[in-house]
Amino acid sequence: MSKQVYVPILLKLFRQFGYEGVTLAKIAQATGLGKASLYHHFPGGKAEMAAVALADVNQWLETQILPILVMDGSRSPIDIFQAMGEETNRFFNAGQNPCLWAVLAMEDASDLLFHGEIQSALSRWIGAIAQVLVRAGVESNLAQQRGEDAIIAIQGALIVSRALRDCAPFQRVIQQLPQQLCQDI
Amino acid sequence: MSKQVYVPILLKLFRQFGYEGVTLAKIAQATGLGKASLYHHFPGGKAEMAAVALADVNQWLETQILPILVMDGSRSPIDIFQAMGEETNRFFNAGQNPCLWAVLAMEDASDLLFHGEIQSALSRWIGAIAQVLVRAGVESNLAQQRGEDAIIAIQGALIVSRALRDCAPFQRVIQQLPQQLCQDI
DNA sequence: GTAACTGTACCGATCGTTCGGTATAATGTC
DNA sequence: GACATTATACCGAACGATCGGTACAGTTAC
Repeated sequence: MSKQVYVPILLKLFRQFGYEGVTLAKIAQATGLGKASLYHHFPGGKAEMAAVALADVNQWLETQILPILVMDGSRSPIDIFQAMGEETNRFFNAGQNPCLWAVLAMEDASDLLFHGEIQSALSRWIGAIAQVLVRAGVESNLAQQRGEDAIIAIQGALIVSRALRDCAPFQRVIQQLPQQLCQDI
Repeated sequence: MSKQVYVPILLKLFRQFGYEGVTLAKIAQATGLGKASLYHHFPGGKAEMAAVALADVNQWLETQILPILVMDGSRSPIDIFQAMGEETNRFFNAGQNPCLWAVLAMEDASDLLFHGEIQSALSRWIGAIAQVLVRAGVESNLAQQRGEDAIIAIQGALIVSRALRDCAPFQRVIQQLPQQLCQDI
């Protein structure tokens, strides 16, 4: 079977348990593959498996989120951010899925391996949001701040929703995001 | 030596590496104790060591944060929230320290052990913020929302600052928190 | 036939934990 | 004061289990 099939399974495992929390035994059970098969598909071992999961998230950003934002044209900023919110809500399963970036960034061990990718992914997202606002006439520094605030709100809402066992905070943050970003323009 | 001495060390380790990421070897090295000696002070093993670290954070909330908020008197809400921000900034070392609540809530394993404590701690903080706003005349539901937003902003800023390797977002969030909470009152 | 794939058995290392025991200081007994 | 007893603090060594990873002989698919 193509190794692509296993990427969503790996993603689910790593964002649920973190890098250190995922064991090859768990991966073997979740994929139905033996350890030998896992090493056939992913010669780099656990690190490579986490890397493809992370790459999958980064590809989601590149293909599903950034096009919404950089797509110039007739859409109003508020529409753009609403579309971004809907896709984000879908991706995080209404706030029930942890964010792999956050999970990996929290762990000091995996952090060393992946922090560059995580850093650049977040920067790109923030920058793309800021770009929309700049196009709408917002001053550059303020636009960058609001981009940061948006990602901060998303990440914080994921944590609070998880800790409180209640997705309502995430839902509300996503819903209020467009107005928040577009205030005074 | 009194077992109290080891609590800050345990807190530092668990918030840095998470529950699964902390090993008894690391604890032994950080405390200078042998592994066997750790079981003298903490018969419950690793789970008890994490529990005392978590209890220390909860005690910080009870003794350093909640008194600022529930202390009725002459202080204006904006002063109260600024004092809360300063203490929060100090506790998280200007955004360089991860939040133990977030770290433990992220991990599925430790989550089962500690989620009740984490949930109630966050609820108490949110509720105390809301209470300040209600006393200042804010409608109850809106006050609760803003309390949630404050904790969301703090948690999100900690993650983004960590992922970007730059404490500026956390600094800015803490600084803007009082105005944000007190808008329109 | 050959190349892709997998099951089994294994490796050294490390995991959390426990055992048996040693200092040291406080406490009780006469 | 002298001696036995107890409590506290600590440690080296080892436990069974599991960790990530490997070697290799099949087995499958074309």
